Amino acid sequence: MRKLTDILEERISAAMGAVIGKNAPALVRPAADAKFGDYQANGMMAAAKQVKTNPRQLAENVVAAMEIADICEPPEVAGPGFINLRLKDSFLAERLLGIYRDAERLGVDKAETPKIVVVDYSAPNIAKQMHVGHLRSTIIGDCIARLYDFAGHTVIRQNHIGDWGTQFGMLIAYMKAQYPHLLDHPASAQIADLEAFYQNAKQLSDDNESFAKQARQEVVQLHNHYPETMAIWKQIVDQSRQHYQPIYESLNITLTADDERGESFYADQLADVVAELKVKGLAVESDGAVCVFPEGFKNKDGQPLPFIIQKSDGAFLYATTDLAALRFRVQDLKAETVIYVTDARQALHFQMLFAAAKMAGWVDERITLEHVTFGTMLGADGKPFKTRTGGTVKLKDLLDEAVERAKAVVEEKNPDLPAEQKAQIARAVGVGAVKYADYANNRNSDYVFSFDRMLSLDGNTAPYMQYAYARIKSIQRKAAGKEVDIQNELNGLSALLLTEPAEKDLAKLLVRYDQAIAAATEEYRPNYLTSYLYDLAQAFSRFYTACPVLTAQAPHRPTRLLLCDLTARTIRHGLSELLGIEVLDQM
RNA sequence: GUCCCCGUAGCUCAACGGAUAGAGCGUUGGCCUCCGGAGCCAAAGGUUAGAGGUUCGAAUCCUCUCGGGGACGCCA
Repeated sequence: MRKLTDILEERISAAMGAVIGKNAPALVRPAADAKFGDYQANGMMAAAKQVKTNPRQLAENVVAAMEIADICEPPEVAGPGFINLRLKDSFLAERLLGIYRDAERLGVDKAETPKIVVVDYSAPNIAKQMHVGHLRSTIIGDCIARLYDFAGHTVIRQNHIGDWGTQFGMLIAYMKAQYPHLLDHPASAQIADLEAFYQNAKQLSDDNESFAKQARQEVVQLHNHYPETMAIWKQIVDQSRQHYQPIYESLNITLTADDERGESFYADQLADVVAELKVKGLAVESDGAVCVFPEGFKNKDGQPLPFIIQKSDGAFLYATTDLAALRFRVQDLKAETVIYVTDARQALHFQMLFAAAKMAGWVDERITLEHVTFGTMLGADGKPFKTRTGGTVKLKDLLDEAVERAKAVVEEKNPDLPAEQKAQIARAVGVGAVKYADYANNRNSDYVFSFDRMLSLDGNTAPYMQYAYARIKSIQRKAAGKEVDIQNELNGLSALLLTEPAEKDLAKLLVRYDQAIAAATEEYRPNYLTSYLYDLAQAFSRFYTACPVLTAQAPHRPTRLLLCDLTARTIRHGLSELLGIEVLDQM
């Protein structure tokens, strides 16, 4: 189904064209306040200014000229020249039935021009535990990937894992020492504690010169692809994956091992990247390092700022790897849009990366490059989120605690459920709360992390959303006991009876799901989606309080059953498909 | 020093250039013979850090000031 705002925009703009003799946007938006109706057209004031006429008069003329009687009640002109639109009950009903029939997509159209979209997110470091610093990239990136998937684009997820570099020398040397029979019995190696493994290797490397020397040799052998060294390296990567893949699973993240394209993948392309940039005259030597100087960037002395792609000792850097990756994504993956989800501190790096890639001619104006940034997670003290002792908070510990706290709540509210079900609810609520709290914030703001708030049963939280869903499911379960056959009442339903304000408010939100998704997708802003879902859940709660469903009189009941069904499906879709947060039939 | 992000109710946060800036928490007061009260209704609470400017219209765009965070040559 076409987006309602698009239809209204088109109809009103056409009328404006007829009245003023030139094109001007109608600027249709959901109404700022219910008393102004359901939608409003804001474009009259600007258009009137342009053609030097009275905006209210223009609005009146446009209202007279536009044809929307099939959608809206007679429009009203208000204030300085707003056109206020109120949906007809008949249109609303038709729209709801259309959404009901479109079980797959809930009436949300795909993008008109599907594109190949690369989304680069998560990027954990091999041989280190995932910590809270990885959380936002992982979940925001995953939501963006899901949104683009749903819009019908070809999404290529890229997990740019940190699986290469000099630190692997000491890791490989340490692995050899720990598991001397590794090559004969690869399965014998099990790194129980990644963090300890890394720390021990580093300690040894710092303290023991002969070990450090061996580590440096391993780096050389790694770069030269010695089979034995490569085998051990692969073991370390595989072992690390055993630690982070379960975290993706518990977070309900769509990344798989197939999406991994780490730094190692580009290792052999780096020399060529530098060579190509040199040949093109873009890379020059400066203080012994090879640099690109993109236009418009200055350092603290006002001198051109270098984008260093090769150190004076000959080693490559992450700038080089990122250039290789970008070239690969455009030339081999045929990406038309590349989205990087990393924290805001890397903004300058990506600006320079994009500029350099454009200078090299790898990226032209048909290709969209986006750096989707986000702020820092803060503790209750307003400082970056740390453990009490000042250490980094491991993601696993964070999620465990959230689930633990959720479990206590379930235990209190619903002690009689089977233990296994309580555990499952606790997982869905705990992990959902962590994710939802992140999504609900404007990603650019720093935000204060609080278990108490995110697990609160009131307010814009995962538990509130999950509760709204569970209540609908409860109604549907109870239907059978009251001899209400939902399928029978909904099948072949061809008209609705929307009488109560709470019914109409809920209906009007249900037909706006597409608009919320579009806004979230265009701006890479999951909080537009959570905010819509919260409005929807609230509207449902009001409806639930005001309008009995199962005991309603015959002409009302099918409509209310439909509203319940669509609300449940919309919440389920938004939460589960787009945000990766589980819904529960009972909690 | 230059650049980037942020500054909105007591607290945590919304607001896709539009009308009287919205939620939740907290505070105060209502609502359970009825589908899950993990709910609903209502009240109080604001010079959108400040000053200019652009615009028919600014929390939003521009300039400056103040405050917080961050980036700025061989880490990622």
